[in-house]
Amino acid sequence: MMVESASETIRTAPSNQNGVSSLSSQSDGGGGREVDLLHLQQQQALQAARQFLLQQASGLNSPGSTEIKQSPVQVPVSMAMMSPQMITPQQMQQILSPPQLQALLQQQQALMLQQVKCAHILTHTCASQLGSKQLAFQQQLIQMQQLQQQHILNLQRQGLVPLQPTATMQSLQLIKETNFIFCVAFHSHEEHASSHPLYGHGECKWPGCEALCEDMGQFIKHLNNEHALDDRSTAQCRVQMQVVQQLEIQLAKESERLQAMMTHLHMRPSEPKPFNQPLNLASSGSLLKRECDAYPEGLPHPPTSAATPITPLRQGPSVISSSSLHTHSHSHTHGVGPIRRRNSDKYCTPIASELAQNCEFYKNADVRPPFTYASLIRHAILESPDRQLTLNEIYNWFTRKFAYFRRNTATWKNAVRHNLSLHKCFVRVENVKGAVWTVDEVEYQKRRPPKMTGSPTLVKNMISGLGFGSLNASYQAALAESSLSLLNNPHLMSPPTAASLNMLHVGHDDVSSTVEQVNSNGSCSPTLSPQQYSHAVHVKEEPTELEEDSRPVSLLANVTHSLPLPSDERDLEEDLPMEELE
DNA sequence: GACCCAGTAAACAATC
DNA sequence: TGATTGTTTACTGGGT
Repeated sequence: MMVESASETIRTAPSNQNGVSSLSSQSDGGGGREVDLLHLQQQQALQAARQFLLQQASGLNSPGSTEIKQSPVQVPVSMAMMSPQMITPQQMQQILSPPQLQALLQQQQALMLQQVKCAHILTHTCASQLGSKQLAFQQQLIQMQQLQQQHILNLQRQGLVPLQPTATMQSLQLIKETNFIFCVAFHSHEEHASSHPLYGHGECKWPGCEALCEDMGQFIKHLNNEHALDDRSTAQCRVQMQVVQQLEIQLAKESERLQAMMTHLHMRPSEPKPFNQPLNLASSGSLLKRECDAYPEGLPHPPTSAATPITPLRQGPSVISSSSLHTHSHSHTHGVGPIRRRNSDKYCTPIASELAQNCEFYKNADVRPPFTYASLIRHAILESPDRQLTLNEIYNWFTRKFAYFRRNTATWKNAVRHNLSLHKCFVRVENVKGAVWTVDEVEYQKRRPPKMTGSPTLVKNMISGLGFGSLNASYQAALAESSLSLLNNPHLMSPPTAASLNMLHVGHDDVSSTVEQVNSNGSCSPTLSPQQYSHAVHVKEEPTELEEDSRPVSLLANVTHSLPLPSDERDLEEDLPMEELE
């Protein structure tokens, strides 16, 4: 936009024919590239200015002056970019006729405005990524612009050019803003001086380079030597811009498609579309919750997180969202792809909150839930009043909760059975009604990676891994609020019993961990634990476990529910009442 | 590339 | 006898 208009201005310059300006117009990111291009433009403009001055000095000014007066555009734009450090006002007055001077200065002002705006945008978007060299250059650019501004003001004071208060003030204001932003960005850059977007894992990330650099100093040296401003680098930069542009076009298309898909899934065909605006997680979490709750029964609504990618912002896509609508490539036979992958399962999916917020959506839309079978089974079992289900009841839960599981029954039922047998955390218990399945929470926790205990870095990484890094503060606050509200709600929380402690025990990644003590009525479940059905006859044989613990697994489960936990583990719990699922 | 984990498919046995 | 349940193995693919 600004950049483009600036480049349009530059296009009027007769000397600008190497496509640099068009490059500039294409760019919208990558501060380093932009600065390099500006540098190119500047050098080019200065070169043209020198030629122009030579022409003027060689006596061409008198016949051509009328043309220049009639068409200010014919004043080379490069002239407008000339640094006052190079040409004094007195020299200008000697060289140019007053109309030429006036036209030149007007153009200079306009261009400067564009430049300042451009620099303004660049500092906004890319300053933190700029290398120190580029930052220095940009500062020089702004300095130069300030001098230009001063120069214009001098000329105006001398009555050489008419005053243009609006443009002048605008320029000054922008200069001020840019300087401020620059200062912030510069300091920010200093803080992150140890990193560079073109440097990672000990090698140069310049396209096609991959040169090994032991440290940042070596990399900087390499960068300056191998990727200095030359034709090759410029060409590579241009290619990269094309790549980025293509990706952005692709992203826009995909986002549009996603929006259309979501819009389609949100509503009944016969109804007017209530979701003509993409949901945005920039809205508060509580709002999202209200939106979820506000959906009429039977009317599917999208996963709140799934709406995230719709926004064209550069937010990190929500893991949940991407996986929610993700059909796996290796679902080769029956179209039943893996629900989700390990990472998202173990770190990223608060299943209870996701289900709570999107229950209607999953119930009605044929969208694969972004959870593993194990977590779903566990959730189903823990959601039940007795925290035990027969296989058939688990099946029913799947089909009841997810439209997706109303087809390909053989496949996913086999997977359910497979998971029940495979994972030690699922304990088969035979009671008078027959065999039921329960969850051994200890085993379930075992199969998870180390929790966020101790290391703040780890905690931070985990949170960012949750995709919450892409959420705004209000949403995170709302999540925290929902947790607190549950923990503080006497109706939802029992006194610190073993059960309630267990609520604090669970990993953050799967909020269903927190619901096992809360029955479907939304209150803390007074029901018996699986081990309280202690008349279990059959326990799944687990020789290895017995070797480890010398105790039956099923008897181990509830005993350890009351184990004390590091406080750190409790901090990140996300607790949602079970009623949200209904 | 090794390893782990999750999903899928399938064979098989036990049980209903 | 067929369906269901439960176990196990093998394979594939993604992620680390």
